[in-house]
Amino acid sequence: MLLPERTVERLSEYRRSLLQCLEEGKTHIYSHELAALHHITAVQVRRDIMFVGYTSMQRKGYDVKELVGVIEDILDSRKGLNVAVVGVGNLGRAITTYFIGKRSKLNIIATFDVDANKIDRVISGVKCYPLSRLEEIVRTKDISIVIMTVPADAAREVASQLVEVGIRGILNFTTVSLPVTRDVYLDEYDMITSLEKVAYFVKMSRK
Amino acid sequence: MLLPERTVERLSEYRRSLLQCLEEGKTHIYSHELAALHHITAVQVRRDIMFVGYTSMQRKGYDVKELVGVIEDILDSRKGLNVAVVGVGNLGRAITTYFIGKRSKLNIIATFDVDANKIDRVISGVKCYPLSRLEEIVRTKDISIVIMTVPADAAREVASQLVEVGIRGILNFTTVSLPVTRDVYLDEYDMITSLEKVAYFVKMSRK
DNA sequence: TAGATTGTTAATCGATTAACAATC
DNA sequence: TAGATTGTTAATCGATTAACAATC
Repeated sequence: MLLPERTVERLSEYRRSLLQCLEEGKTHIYSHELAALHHITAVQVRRDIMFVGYTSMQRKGYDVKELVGVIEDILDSRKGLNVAVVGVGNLGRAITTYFIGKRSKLNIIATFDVDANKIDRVISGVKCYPLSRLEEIVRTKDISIVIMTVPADAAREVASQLVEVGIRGILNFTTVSLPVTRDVYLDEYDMITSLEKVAYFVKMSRK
Repeated sequence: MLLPERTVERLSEYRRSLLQCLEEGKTHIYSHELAALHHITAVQVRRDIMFVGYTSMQRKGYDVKELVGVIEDILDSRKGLNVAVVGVGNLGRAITTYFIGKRSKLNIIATFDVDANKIDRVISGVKCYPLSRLEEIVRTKDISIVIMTVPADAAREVASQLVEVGIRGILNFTTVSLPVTRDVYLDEYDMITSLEKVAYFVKMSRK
């Protein structure tokens, strides 16, 4: 009933490619074409599409518009979900601006910080609130997801506040692994670790 | 001989926690303590440490300083590696500033862009060069790793240039999957996909 | 010693890939 | 039809977890 994580990720990526295809007037696409765009195998694409329960016009490839439709049914919520960015440093600001430019069913509608200079400032059309008003704003604005970009030493404390006020999903960009209860979905991304991993494999391939 | 990817990632994370321990004057640490900091199991920690070939003083936990040492031997290169950021938009600037503040064996020493207004500007002490001088700068400054933050429609073109001039590792933040030859190590991170994944699991858990 | 901890092999789990019958 | 493509089961691969003997 719940799709595998990797499949969910790829569906998100397929959708973007498919929307691009639509813009270019391409109405059908073969599994091997979609695979090539993402540098994976055609089998993987077909398996993912099997999971979503869509079947193609055999032999003519997948109907791009229909496929986008079924992916939307799976990934999107009817009314969309509201998102907040907590921690308005360089990274928080950049990420806010970045997301605002992009997809629509996930609406960044607030940011939070503790710095008095940032409160009430507007970034890419999104207002910054004091962290002390977290509970109130989350409730009144029906925010369910948070993107965390606070400094490492504040991460654990802020995370427990987020759980307390009922946040359901966290995308964590801090360098600290967060302790959250099991009913909160957590995705952690550590760019320093990613860069160190690249460096390791570069170093090892030099031989 | 080559460590598993996930182990490399965790070693990078362990190191950060261990350095923190050192600052706090903690000289030894048990596998279950390190595990708790990262919300994984003690077995996993021990298995990772087995991979690096370090053995503890039995019963007293791991010597923090020694363990940091062996992790450094594995992850770091003697002289460090030089890194460039290609694409100086909001995200590129924020990431540059973010990294500059952090670890030292990976030196961000140049940024590149095509926008004439950005050329010769200095961000967090790092100068911006025109993309047309890529080959020259990569050679003279011995750059082996690139962080890519260019717009999606430029991504493939820029990637092939990077491969041509001999870049060995790419951390790709664009929304486009890059075609690279097999001797270039590629790590792709798509924050929109990450956020959509969080949204999917939040949506599904509401039931 | 008894209890706690480590190091390591075997079992399990999740995800990818191979194989192939069915379809147009 | 023959060739290309899809949908799906079985096999493989990589990573995690369970089990447990060895150590202090």
